Amino acid sequence: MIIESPIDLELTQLSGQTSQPPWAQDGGHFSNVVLVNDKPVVFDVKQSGEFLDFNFNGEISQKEAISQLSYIFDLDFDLNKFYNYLDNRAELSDMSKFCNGLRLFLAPDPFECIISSICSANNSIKRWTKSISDIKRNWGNRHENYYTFPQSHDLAKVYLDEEDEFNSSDIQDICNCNNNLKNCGVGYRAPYMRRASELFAFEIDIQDIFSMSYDEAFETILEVPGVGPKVADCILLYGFKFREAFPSDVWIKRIVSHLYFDGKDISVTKVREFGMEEFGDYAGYVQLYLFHYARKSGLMNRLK
DNA sequence: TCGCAGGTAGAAC
DNA sequence: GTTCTACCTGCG
Repeated sequence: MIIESPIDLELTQLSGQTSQPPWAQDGGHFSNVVLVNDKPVVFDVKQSGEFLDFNFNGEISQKEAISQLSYIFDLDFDLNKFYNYLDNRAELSDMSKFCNGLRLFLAPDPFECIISSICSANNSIKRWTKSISDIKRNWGNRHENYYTFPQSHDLAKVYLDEEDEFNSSDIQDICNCNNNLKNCGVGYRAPYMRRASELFAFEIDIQDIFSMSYDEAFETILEVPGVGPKVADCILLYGFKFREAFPSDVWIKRIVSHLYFDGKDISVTKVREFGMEEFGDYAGYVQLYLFHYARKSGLMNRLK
């Protein structure tokens, strides 16, 4: 079944967006389990021409499947209109040809996105994706060969490290303590991740964030341990589809300084304000495109 | 071997 | 209010 909306699936999957790790890849197929109305559905998607071709296995209708995939791959976003916008701006006119078909890879589970984004802070793509996969395998539910991400109340209960596990369980040898967050390679982020889980298990209703204004959502999510401005914007963009977010890290800062400020070093805070002001509802997409343009065009190497 | 990279928290200014 | 430093781990 084909959804007739242009996308480059591989580019979108492998672009390192912090919503979630890429889906399992087999040839040109990408697959994963997604909870739809709390029921597990296994999706298998592949590229077909410029469109997305999919199969699914689960108790939902075809219409619901299309709706879910359209959300995850942001297929309702008008790429051609966006390319027209890019092409009309001198600084951005190269972007569309380097990143053609790149779309947001949105998290079907905003809680997974929150934990993934906390894990991605001050980390490499390779390391945080491995950590998230470990967390899913340890505490998620298995469906076929895939694992769901644990719910907030489940992750709120896990041990932080070997010592925590040894002290709180009846394991006799600390060497056998490997059912803990630190063992997933998250390092010092373990307590942030567990406290964030507690927050969403017991204090904040995650669904409320969808109905907030961007500013209100930003302030709310900033209160979560391990979440600063960069991670907050990633969460709002990839987890809650606030396209006006402009996640600004050192790379975006370097790229924006180069393209818009004649190479003059601008603070990350200013870059974020500039991006939101300059790009409005396209801020999230411009950020995504800037990063991959810089990567692919070789600009990133020159800015190091 | 060891230095480096990368956001946040908390302390220091 | 802004700036500095420690934090953990994998990689080169």
